Amino acid sequence: MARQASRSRVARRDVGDLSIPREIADSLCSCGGVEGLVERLPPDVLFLRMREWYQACADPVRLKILSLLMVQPLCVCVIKSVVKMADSRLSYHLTILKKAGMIDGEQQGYYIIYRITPGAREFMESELKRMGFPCDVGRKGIHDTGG
Amino acid sequence: MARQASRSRVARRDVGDLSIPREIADSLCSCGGVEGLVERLPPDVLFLRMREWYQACADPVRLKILSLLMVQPLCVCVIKSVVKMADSRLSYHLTILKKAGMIDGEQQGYYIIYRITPGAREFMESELKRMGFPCDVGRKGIHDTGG
DNA sequence: AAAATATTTCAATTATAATTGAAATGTTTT
DNA sequence: AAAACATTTCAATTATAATTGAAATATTTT
Repeated sequence: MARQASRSRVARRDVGDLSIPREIADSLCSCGGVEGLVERLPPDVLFLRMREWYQACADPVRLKILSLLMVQPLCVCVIKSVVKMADSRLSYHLTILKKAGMIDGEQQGYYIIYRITPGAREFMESELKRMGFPCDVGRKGIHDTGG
Repeated sequence: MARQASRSRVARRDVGDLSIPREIADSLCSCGGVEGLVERLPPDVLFLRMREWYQACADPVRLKILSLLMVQPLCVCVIKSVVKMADSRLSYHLTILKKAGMIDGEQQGYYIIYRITPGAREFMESELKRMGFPCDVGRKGIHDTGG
């Protein structure tokens, strides 16, 4: 029933009912096979939480809003004056960021002041660094254009 | 023409042609106003690049594939045996990860062996840590269920 | 060169997300 | 309590992403 390894460039080997390349099979076996692979995976619920977060980040407008709020808390009207879009559209994006737990808003009189959450700030700092952008968004007097 | 601050709970103040809460206005002024805010923002092109990355991550199947590939390089058929879906669907997700630069695939005989890129590995390690999942996916013999 | 295997590509469909403009809500001022 | 302001919500539309099954490609074996 089991297939036999042949003398081809990439010999195959059986792991469970799978016939796969030898190289892969060997290290897979020392991982406990497919079963062992699955065992060391994070639980699906974690992937769902992560996905929510990245989905919220997967939009340039929202990333810009997050960057803005790293500088300081802002009311919607100031954010709007930077991102320049219809109120309802901006509100839509703010809601998504809020639902994802990346920002929260507090009403103050007429205004709603949004601020970035600690988790989102940490994330953005780490990500901007990874992207090779000086990690000092939100710190003052660093990006002088010097012109 | 300029509005006057009133004695309400949240006094307003003019910054450019914007009338905004005092608290915000004050720190905004010391940032160079809206203009200063904009200046210390990353360039839009960065947000676009980031967005591509997060978009690729914004799916639980793809996150699972990335986690799998952190353990070791794998051919499509092994990945398939874990994620259990139609070939074409899996291929679609692999293509997205590849286009985002998170994985790459090398043909070996019958098979295409996918591996996670260094950048994606670094990202996933940092993210799994942030999510509170032990950062050792890909290291051997840690998640023994002990059963 | 035909048969077999692994994987991708394609076109059609379905599902999800984003945009838009109008109306609604909540707060403050008069 | 009406007028004014900031923001959100809603319903309709448009745009984008995911899924599906069939056909195509690439490699290997016979």
